[in-house]
Amino acid sequence: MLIEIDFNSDEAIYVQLQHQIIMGIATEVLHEGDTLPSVRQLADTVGINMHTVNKAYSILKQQGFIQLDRRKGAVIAIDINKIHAHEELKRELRIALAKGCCKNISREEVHELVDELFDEYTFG
Amino acid sequence: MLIEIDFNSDEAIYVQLQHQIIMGIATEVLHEGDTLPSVRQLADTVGINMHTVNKAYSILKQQGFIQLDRRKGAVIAIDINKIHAHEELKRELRIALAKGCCKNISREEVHELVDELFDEYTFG
DNA sequence: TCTTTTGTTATATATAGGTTAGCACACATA
DNA sequence: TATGTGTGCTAACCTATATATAACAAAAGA
Repeated sequence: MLIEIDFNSDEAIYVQLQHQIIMGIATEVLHEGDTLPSVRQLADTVGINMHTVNKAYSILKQQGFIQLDRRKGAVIAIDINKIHAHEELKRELRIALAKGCCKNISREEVHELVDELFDEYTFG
Repeated sequence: MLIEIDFNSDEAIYVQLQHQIIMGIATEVLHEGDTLPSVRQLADTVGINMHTVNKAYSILKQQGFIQLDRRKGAVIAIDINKIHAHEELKRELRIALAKGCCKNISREEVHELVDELFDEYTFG
């Protein structure tokens, strides 16, 4: 899987890594059991420090998207804690939708947007 | 409008201020034309520095939620740039929904969540 | 066995962001 | 005139981010 970092972005590098890997899983470019490059390999190919990759991997592990194995490296392994995920999504949506609501974005427009985004993901 | 800051939160104080004011507008606690406390007043009542409040106000002004007037203070004045707001919402939703999608949260569940959140806002 | 690679941990350094403080200015209001 | 306003500036402090370098134990392969 191709990973690209925008060094001019205001998003931290380790956050960009997280997002791209999560998008890879959602769009089924990455499947359960697939392996990601080792922290050193990915750091080399992308041109960043090992610890930055390690930080991204550690958070993805803690969030239940991958498992880290000294033998196999980083393996996609989704641990589904639906209650927690639902609460987190609600928390993230609350302020985003409020902002849109202030800007006169209607409930229907948001529903269309959700459908449009879900169509980007191959499962769901 | 009552503003409360969680000093133990990992969210920056000026971000908490932004969010609470935006939520105030969305829930119609704050209306167009209402005035917010001056940077010094709000800083005093909340117990934070003037510049922290000023940073929150400046960003809210730049995002088109308030206008700053030396005479009247900070006034709720929503500048609706719907195209920009739509793009921003889409950008914010993309990663949040992808994360939920990986956790087996269905399209229907997201629609329900959107309705649930929109019901919190009195207009929309 | 020996070597290499793995994730992990530790320390040090440099840069950027967040928060506070104090000061100053131009303007508005009373 | 006196006070409060937004705004700008500098300085200090702490944390977060990213880098560099080094070392470790566990596992893999030769």
